[in-house]
Amino acid sequence: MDTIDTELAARIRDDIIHGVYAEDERLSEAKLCETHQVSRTPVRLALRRLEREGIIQRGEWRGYKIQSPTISDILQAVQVRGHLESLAARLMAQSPTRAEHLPDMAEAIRVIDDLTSQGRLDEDAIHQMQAANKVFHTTMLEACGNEYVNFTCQQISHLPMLAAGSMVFDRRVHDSPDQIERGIFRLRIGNAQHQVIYEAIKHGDAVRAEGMTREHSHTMIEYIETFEKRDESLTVSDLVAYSAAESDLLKS
Amino acid sequence: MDTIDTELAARIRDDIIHGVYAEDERLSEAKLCETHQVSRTPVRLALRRLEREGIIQRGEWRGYKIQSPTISDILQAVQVRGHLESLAARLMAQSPTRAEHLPDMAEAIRVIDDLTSQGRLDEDAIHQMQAANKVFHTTMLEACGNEYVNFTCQQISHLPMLAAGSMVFDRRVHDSPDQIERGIFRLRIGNAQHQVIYEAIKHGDAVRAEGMTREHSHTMIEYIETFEKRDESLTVSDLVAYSAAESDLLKS
DNA sequence: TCACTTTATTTGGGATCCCAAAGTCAAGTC
DNA sequence: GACTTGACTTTGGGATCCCAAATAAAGTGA
Repeated sequence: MDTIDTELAARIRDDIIHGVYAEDERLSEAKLCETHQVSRTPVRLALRRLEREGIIQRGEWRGYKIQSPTISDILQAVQVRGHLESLAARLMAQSPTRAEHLPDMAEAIRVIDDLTSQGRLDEDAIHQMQAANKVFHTTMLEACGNEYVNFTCQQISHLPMLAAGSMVFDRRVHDSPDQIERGIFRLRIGNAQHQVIYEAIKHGDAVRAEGMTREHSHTMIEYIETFEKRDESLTVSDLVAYSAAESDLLKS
Repeated sequence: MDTIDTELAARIRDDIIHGVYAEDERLSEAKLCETHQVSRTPVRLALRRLEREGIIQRGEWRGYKIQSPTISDILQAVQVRGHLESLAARLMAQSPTRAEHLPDMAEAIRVIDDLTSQGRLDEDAIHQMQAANKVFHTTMLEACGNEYVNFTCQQISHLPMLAAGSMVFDRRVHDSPDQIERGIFRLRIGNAQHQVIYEAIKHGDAVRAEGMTREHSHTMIEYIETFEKRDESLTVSDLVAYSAAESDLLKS
């Protein structure tokens, strides 16, 4: 069953990432109990988890220091994740049972291709593409034959942008047809990379699968960096808002 | 400060890995309180951690199922770690500040070279070589410029053989000069790989650094597999005993 | 003897409390 | 005004308890 401490960890993490706390502010158990109207037991459990994730640091008898992830942290973690996914791609390409999973990946590619071909970049299209992207990436992680690749990805998936299938969208693409076209184009590039990965895996070309998966994640890193260059005061919260990862923005 | 729950998690994990519990046995908070003479609070905290590590699985209101890591799990995790280290090697090779860290790596290589040149494989020599190996690997992880490589490695370092610098030793090498020579030879091979990695990093050859680091971890995987082939009833506990990772065996 | 019901026990989630450690603040001294 | 000291407050570690949920055991009737 879902316990209070698990959900609480998610809420506190979200608050930290969205800058609810000041940089020098320290968390305390009592404060969190009051804020979230729970007792200290689930708060303690949640804080241990966040400590393990590296986004708070426990002082001795003196509350918790916040270490909110930075854009740099996210870029580094995305690089690590991409590298892990490249291992998954290589292993899947070498797997004798890979054919079983190719249809799911092919379908995901088709969904994104259909939507981008129609020039759609509305919220519903974004939602569908993100779901398809998630299927593509999680299939690879789960079908590569090494459970610890997926397990290790999960250990860092608490960070923004690190959830399976996270995609970055420039939310301003709605402003003008020119920007919409650029957004669609970028998605098509990404999906073309999906296609190459798929073909490489299908044909057992491990080197190509690995290389293109690595390139695929690098594309995301470069895109995040363009946001950063354009807006030097870009925060993680901003980036999360840009992201199509399952978020409150999408839910609203 | 060290808390009871952190140490308790380590002890329970150790007990699980060493087969103290039967396969079908379930852990309960009350039992662990009794066994370790502590209250439920630190037990609960420790169990949450072990659950996150994947070696126990929480039932709803019904104790915890043990999922002791298998040899296969370890091989998979070592592969993941090796892949992460190959990223660290590549990044370090590309880092403009890499020269600062080369002396530590060179010294580690020298220590292992000296000891193997002397044909030493006694406990003290093993201890020194393991410490040097740890320096070599942790330097690379810490100096690669991406903190999440190290962070991610740490997330799986609870598994046997996944601690930084873990080395596998065939403890029977003490039996005969022939076996000692084979053990020494294998260590020299590994250290020769260290040398290649070092040179590649020194000269900024990222591809070579990455490739050899990957090969280096593969060597360890193959070695573990030789144990497995030789002894089909090999357990994780056996493997830990073979390992030179910091363990009770070495301390005794 | 078997199926069903009832009762007892086990179990974890969470609330609450005690205690020691660390920091803050006010009062006193030089 | 600076420094010291003691009292007070804050804080987390851990112990203990209550409660609901799940399982096991005992009792009952056909």
